[in-house]
Amino acid sequence: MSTATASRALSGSPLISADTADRVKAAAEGLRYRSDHIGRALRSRATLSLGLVVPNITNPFFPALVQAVEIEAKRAGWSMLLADSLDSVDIERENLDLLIGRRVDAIVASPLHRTRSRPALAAAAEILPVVQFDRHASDALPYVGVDQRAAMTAVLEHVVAAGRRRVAYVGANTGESTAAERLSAFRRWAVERGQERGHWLADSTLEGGDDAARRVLARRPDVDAIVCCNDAIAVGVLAHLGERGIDVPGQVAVTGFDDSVMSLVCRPALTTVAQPLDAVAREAVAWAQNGPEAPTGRTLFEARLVIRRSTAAPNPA
Amino acid sequence: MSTATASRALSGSPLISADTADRVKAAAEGLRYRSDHIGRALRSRATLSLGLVVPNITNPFFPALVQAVEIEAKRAGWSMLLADSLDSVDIERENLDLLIGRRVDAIVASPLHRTRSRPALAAAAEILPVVQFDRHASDALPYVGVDQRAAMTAVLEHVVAAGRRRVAYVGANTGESTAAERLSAFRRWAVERGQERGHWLADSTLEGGDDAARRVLARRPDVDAIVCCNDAIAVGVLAHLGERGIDVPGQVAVTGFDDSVMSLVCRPALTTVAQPLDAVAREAVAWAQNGPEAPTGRTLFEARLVIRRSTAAPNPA
DNA sequence: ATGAAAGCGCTAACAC
DNA sequence: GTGTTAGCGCTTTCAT
Repeated sequence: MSTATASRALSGSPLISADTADRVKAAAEGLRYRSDHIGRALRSRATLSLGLVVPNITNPFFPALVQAVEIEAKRAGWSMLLADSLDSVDIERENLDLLIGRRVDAIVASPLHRTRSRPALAAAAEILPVVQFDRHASDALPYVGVDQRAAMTAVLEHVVAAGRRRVAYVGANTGESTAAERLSAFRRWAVERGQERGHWLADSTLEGGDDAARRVLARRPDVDAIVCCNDAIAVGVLAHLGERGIDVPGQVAVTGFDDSVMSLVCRPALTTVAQPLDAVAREAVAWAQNGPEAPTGRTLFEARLVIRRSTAAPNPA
Repeated sequence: MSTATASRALSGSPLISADTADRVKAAAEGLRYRSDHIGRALRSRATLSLGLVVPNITNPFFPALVQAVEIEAKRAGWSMLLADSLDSVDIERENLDLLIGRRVDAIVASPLHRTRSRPALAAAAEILPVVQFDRHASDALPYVGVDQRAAMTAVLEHVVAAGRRRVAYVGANTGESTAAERLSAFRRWAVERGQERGHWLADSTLEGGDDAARRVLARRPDVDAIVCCNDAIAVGVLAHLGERGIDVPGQVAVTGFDDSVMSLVCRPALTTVAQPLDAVAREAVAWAQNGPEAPTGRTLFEARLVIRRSTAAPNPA
């Protein structure tokens, strides 16, 4: 029997008799034959693998997303090569190059920086399908994520509905598209609501939040809500308020964003925003697999407000 | 010029004139030539890639380890295929199979279960080098991790040195080798110290810790220290004690393990154990790259006790 | 120092 | 429905 027949039998080609197919499969079983992925990839020009580029896997937002992408990729018979950019645009560029060199069939990337990541992403997209997820850097490439502006606006509306009137916003590095959009949502909302538009920027760390809280209080000692760009900052804010003896939520409400484990573990637990990671991952992988025909476009999902103790109604005092 | 000459020039073969080598490199540059990884892999029988199998990437202990492994792999010119077992031994077996099918050159795995993961791991090790890290399931395969028993003993000694006398231990699922070793360290220590040996088991979640704390208090209301197998459980214990109005560290000291972000964020911050992830990753990747000649053996690193507020000396009251 | 040719394992194209 | 053949891109003999 020829190798071609065997190949057809194992790949479930219709051009083969059921009998032969069965015999081949039985023999393959007996010999513990496993088709060689490399040979197949060389011949078929497809590696059935996906490159996933994340800004930094130790950012607690990403592990769940990585897991979701891997599950979706596997569902389609693809494997995932993970590349962590360690928050460096240079490493991100190297990662894209490396994945292209590895002949992945498509790349799903969360670009580090909304402008500085663009050239490398665009260069990669000349060679293979590139889908942006969570963050974006180029309007010319497909993007899958959640509607950051709507989510942040929902947080702000919630805080006001809970009786707060003097809201301060602490944003993160606006190089990240998500952070930029959340800040822009705050500013628009503040204008529409006739609220004070002042905002503060912080590193996305506990120390960054701690320091930002100090600056907020110095400038607006009467603040009754601090809305933060993400959970890490919010937890730092919480720590600072705790040290100063300021009660949360009694005197000041605090909110985070991302629904990371931190928001659940800190005291009081943080009101935050949860993203539909499975849906985002599924859509991103689907885009990637549609190959070069994938039209440019955005798919936005709706995030969900997770209300916890940190925004409970203030003490009557 | 023949393809052979070009290949030699680019791979830096000595059998070539400097002049030709330069011309080839210049031409390659101009044409943006990048050698095809698949063709090379087919010919050379090496994919320069490493499979990494983790129990569950959303377990906050693993992201930093994944990052460390990827950095080390990249340093050696290898890429990393990540496979997440979602805490299922069946998926873990599939993952090993899948990585073998992808022709990775070696696998680094943290086995889910100290006995049930063994068959699949052993089968994989027949085909390619397999290194266990953090957790282990087979004495016949190399292992790199930290000395769990020494670390847990250090925690216990620290708690006693801080003036605690009635220590309860809350362990995790002992299917994990690390959890089994930490529990065994506690039991040995309790015997040697003439301490009460009672211990409780819990799921490695906040709810698990909460429930375990309830059971501990029901049985030993006079407990003055609760030593936990990991941070997740410890944070749950902390939450339960908080609800009951029991002061930490005033009345009860609590400890975690893993130095995850949770241990830093919760209040009071948790005394915990930090592992030298970079060293573990470097060693694991080195074992993997030494290929089939790697002798069986264990490399144990020393963990570091991180002392925080949750084990401060008790109130004089 | 260079070229010619073979072949890694697979599948697509073509013949029958 | 099955066999034959070619060739994916590379490296490595072997010959010159």
